[in-house]
Amino acid sequence: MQNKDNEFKVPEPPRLDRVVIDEWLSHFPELSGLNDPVWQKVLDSARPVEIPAGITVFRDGDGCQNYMFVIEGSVRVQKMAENGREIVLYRVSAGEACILTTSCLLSHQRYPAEGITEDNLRAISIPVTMFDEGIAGSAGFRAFVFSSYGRRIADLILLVEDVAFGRMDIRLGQYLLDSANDDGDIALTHQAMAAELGTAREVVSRQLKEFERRGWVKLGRGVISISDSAALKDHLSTPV
Amino acid sequence: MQNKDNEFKVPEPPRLDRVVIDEWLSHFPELSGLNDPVWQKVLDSARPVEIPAGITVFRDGDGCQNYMFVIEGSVRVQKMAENGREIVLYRVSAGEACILTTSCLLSHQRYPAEGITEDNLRAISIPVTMFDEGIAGSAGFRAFVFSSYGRRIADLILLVEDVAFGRMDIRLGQYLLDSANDDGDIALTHQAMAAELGTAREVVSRQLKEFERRGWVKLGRGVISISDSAALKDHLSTPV
DNA sequence: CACTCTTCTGTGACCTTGTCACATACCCGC
DNA sequence: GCGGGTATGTGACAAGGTCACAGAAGAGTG
Repeated sequence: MQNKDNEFKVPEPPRLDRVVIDEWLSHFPELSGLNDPVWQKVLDSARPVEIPAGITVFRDGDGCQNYMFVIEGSVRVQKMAENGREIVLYRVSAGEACILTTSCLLSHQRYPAEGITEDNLRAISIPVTMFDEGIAGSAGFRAFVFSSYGRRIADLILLVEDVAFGRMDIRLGQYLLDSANDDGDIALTHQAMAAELGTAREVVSRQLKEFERRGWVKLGRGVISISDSAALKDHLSTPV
Repeated sequence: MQNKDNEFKVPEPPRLDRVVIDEWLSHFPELSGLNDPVWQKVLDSARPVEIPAGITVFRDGDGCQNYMFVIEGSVRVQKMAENGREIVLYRVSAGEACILTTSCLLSHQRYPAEGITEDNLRAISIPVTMFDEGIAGSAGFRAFVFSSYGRRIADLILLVEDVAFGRMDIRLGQYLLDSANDDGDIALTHQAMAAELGTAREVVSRQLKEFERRGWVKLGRGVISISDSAALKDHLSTPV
């Protein structure tokens, strides 16, 4: 549409999206401090996305779509074996970006794992072309992206170490302590914990029973409550 | 030095380094095709490096130095457990870059693993600042770096899957087939193979003995020769 | 409440893998 | 051909994974 009445370009009012995105990003200092022009342009191309819990956002073997930046909620990234066993590789939580998507996109590979939303997810989606522009033009964004990569790779290496050399009782004990709420409860089935750790359900059941015999936890259907977290924690460093 | 006899700037002759680097890079189409000015500037800051075999180029817990691009030879990246067991995470081979270094550098983390040269290594080293400039200014270099990341992450995820769910006989058989030379020989000790696969030496010895009983391999001191690669390969898909 | 259906948990038997201890066997240099 | 270091073989046992199946705990229904 042409404008013959006025030589001056009236700046477009910001679209609703941009307002929402600025509001969402404001909670994350690492990126909200950025104000270089390229980063602003990237944000102008961004779109807010909301996805309910339990949705598979990408599948093993899929091609890739957009760069996603998680504002609230999380995506569980896991690998499934043919025999049904699973292992959780990592989670993309608030303030983080899905680097798997990026790396697939840019290396023309297929996803080597699958991602599932755990809570209702609020995220910001950036088209590939703008991701590329952002990397090229915004030092702050570049730093953020590479630091995301660094942490993920370090996480994956730790996971390899854990799976290859770690004892199951230690890994399970650690997981219980990490994921207990303030009351010391964990509302998960044995099956779900087995999938976290990449082992079989029976192994978790047996191990938990042993923890119960030692008086460290109490077992209920779908819930475990830690009754002696000190003793459990102690076991991690001095396994018997 | 000033030049008052001639208004025209005589282009400086390329330094020896640059000639060497161009020659080395010429073997790698993915990068040698690049001729944008930023990439040329990056190359001007590059330095050739040669490191003999068996040198630890970075240690678990170290801080980081330079971006390295491998021209010839390879770096074995591995993780060691306290009890002495090891596992090879991946190798950085000719035409690849050490992304661990990059990611450590840019995310201010320490190396989560160690790297050891396997053959005499010829590499190109780029200072961090120029790496950053290259990423910003050269689309080709950017594509190369992200595609390196993508492949590494995919490799690591496959490794997690293998270690968590894979059977030892399959993994060992696969390794033998992959690393045999044209005569079907593998010149490695059982200990070295155990370190590749992240298992114990005894497990490798037992498994190899079983392969020998089945007539698939012949065992010697420090060398295994595959005598029936078809049967071995067949076992990978139909384990009994 | 009684009954069914589904999901979750417990357990024994058995196999594979990892650990420990120690016995051989092989190669190299002298 | 004789040590000494390195590589391999093996038995016994512990830990973890697989299989089969038995109960137990909720959820829903009439």
